[in-house]
This record gives sequence, C-alpha cells and structure tokens, in this order.
Amino acid sequence: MSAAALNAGASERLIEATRELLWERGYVGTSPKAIQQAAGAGQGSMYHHFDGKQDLAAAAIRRSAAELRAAAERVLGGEGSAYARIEAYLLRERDVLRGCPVGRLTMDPEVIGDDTLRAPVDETIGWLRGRLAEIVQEGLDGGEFGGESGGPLDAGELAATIVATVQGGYVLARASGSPAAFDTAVRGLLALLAPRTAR
Amino acid sequence: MSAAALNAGASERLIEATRELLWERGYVGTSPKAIQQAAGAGQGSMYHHFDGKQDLAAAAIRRSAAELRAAAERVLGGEGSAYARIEAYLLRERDVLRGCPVGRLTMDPEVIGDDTLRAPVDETIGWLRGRLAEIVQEGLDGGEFGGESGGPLDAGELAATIVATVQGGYVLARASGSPAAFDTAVRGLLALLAPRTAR
DNA sequence: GTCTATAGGCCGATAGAC
DNA sequence: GTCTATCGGCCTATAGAC
Repeated sequence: MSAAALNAGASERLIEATRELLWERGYVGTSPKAIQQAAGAGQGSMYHHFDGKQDLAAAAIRRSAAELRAAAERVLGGEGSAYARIEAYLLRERDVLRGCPVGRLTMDPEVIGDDTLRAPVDETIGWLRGRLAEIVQEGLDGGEFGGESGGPLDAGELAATIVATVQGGYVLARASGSPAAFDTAVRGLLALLAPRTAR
Repeated sequence: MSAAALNAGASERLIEATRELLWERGYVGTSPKAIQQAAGAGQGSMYHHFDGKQDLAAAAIRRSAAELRAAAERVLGGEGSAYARIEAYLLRERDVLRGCPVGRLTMDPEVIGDDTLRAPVDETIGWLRGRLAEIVQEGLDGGEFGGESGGPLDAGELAATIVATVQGGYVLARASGSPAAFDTAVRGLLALLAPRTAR
C-alpha cells in the first residue's frame, strides 16, 4: 500500500488494498477477509463504507482505470513526433511482471460478466485505443509510418496493435518469468513502425 | 465437454472438465467440487485418479499445451510463403472471446508461483515464439518483410510481437465484449508485416 | 465508525466402507 | 474404482453492541 494510504481513512485504505489485491490475484481470487487484513480494517468497517465485495471492487477498478489513463496521457501528451510519443509510451517504465492492473481483469469471468465491473475496463481500453489512434493518424498524415511506400495503414488498426502488443507483452513476460520478453515484443513493434528513413 | 469425453473413463472426463474450467475461470477460480460436477464424477473418484487439485490441473494444462502446439503447427507447417503462413496463423478460426487456454493462465498467481504448473505454459509460449521466429527468418532471408528497405528487423523480436498481438488481442476483445477488436489488432499487424510489394 | 458474534455454505482433503 | 462421512478452515455477508 502507498505511504499516503497508510495514514488515510479506512475507506481510502480499503480501496488501495483492493486495488493491489485485484491487480495481483484478480476478482475471483480476492476475498473480503484478505482485503480487510491488508487494509488494517475490520469487517464492520468494510461493510459500513461499502455494500460488499462487488461495490468495493468497483471503486477500486474505477480508480485504477483513472490512474492508468493519467499515466498514459502524461507520456502521450508530451513533446515530439508521433513516433517519438508512441515509442515513449511503449518504453516507459512499467512493473512488467505485475502486468496491467486493468487489462488483467478481462480474464476474470466475474468481472466480464458484471456490467458495473466491466464498464470501467472497457472504457479505459477504448480510450487508450482512441488516444493512440489520434497520434498514429498524425504520424500517417506526416508520412511517418510507411508513408513513403503509400501502404494501406489504418490508424485505428495500428492503435489496436499497439495496445495488444503491450497487453500480450505482459503475458510473454509472466510466462517466462522475465520482463525481457515484454521488451522483445515492443522492440519488434517499434522496428515495424520505425520511420522509413530510420531503417 | 467433448462428445468423446462423455463416454470416456472418469480420469479422462476429469481432465477434460478441468481443462474447460481452467480456461474459463483460471486455477484460483476452479474448485474440485466444480470439476467433479462437470465431469460427473464423485470426490472419491477424483482423489483416486489424482493427488489433488494441483495434480489434476497439471495434467489438464499439459494437455491444453499439447493441443495448442498441434493446432499452431497445423497452420504454420503448411504451404506458402512465410508471410502467407503467418497470415494464416493470425487469421485462423479462434473462439476469441474465450481467450487463450494457455496464455490465460499467466495471470493466475498460483500458476505462476508453482513451477509444475508454470513450466508447460512457459514451454508452450517459448516453442511458439521459436517456431514463428524460424518462419519470420525465412521471410527475412527472402526479402519478404521490409527487406527492400534493409531495415534492422529481427526474427526473434517480430515473433514475440506476433505472439503478443494475439495474446493482447484477446484482452481487447474481452474488454469490449466483441471479437472484432481482436481482428482489428491483427489487421494492423498484418499491414505492418505486409510485403513491400503489396503496399 | 468500528467491534464481535453468528450464519449457511463452499474449500480442499482424508478415511474407510463397498 | 467409486461412494459417503467427516474435517478444520475460509467465503461473503448480516446483526447488533459500543
């Protein structure tokens, strides 16, 4: 838990503890009891502040979604060419072996089966795809990506490929037990995207 | 469960039921009781054939791994150019919204934390990356992928990108609730890989 | 707000009869 | 091989005192 959360109110500590457990173990693998212990809060406290596990998880997921979005925008909204910003996004520091706190939840049947829990996940991934598509389109307009060969590149498609490579990179890394696999996949994508002049 | 499994012995039915439950709910979300009910087998039967949940899961994972490998090889070992075979692999029919029965397990902390359970997952993804790298190398040698521009494309990196796009494509699809997102990511990758002559 | 007590049911496993 | 009985413990709440 963050240093701030340790001195915060019980509600705040419960949300932070839930965020971490959801990230590590998913919704199915996270019990109220485990949350309470991690948050240093009793059962009564948890059920006073939240309606139950689902309600607390919804609050935690919404916060993780907002945080992912803010972190991505810090990089994507920066300076430089479209390629440079996408490169910065792909190469930004990540706790690779932990995976994506939002994407991870898509493998959980009880998240995907519950509209309240799935909505923030869907919106976050959707926003990221859209934001990347804008930037890719800038690059295409400026002839950055294969413009020289006049290929049929589509901004929405490339944005989906970028997000998928990141999400799948986590899978490769966790399978092998090493962050290197994530980096390898990202380097492959960057090589394909690299401005023709750089090849 | 498959039609064959329904008429098979209890051991066989238990493995098949476990495979399906692991695919849908992961290791943490799958209980012996649920397996027994799905397999139509009692507790005594399950504990007679297997040492417990972990042992049964190991058998199920090994089988899913072998099956994934065989399915991939059927496409990758086919006819055609390197690009054509990779395209066939990416476009092959998949139950997209179910995700990957092997890759899915990487998000499960109890699978990743157990060498017996993780090994077949790691080996399968590793094999797939290697197999794809061989084919990509063929394509690079034949000037199929951007060879014309003499870029620094690496077969191992591109293979990782291909596997990551597939694994991440499942995440996008499940987040949005539609297989279309998977196809979009794949089309983006294929456009980047497309022989220069085709652009 | 937080505590303790209580609830009915499932968890993963073991024992022993048949 | 499969069955039923039993186990201690956790699951997700709910109730009511403080």
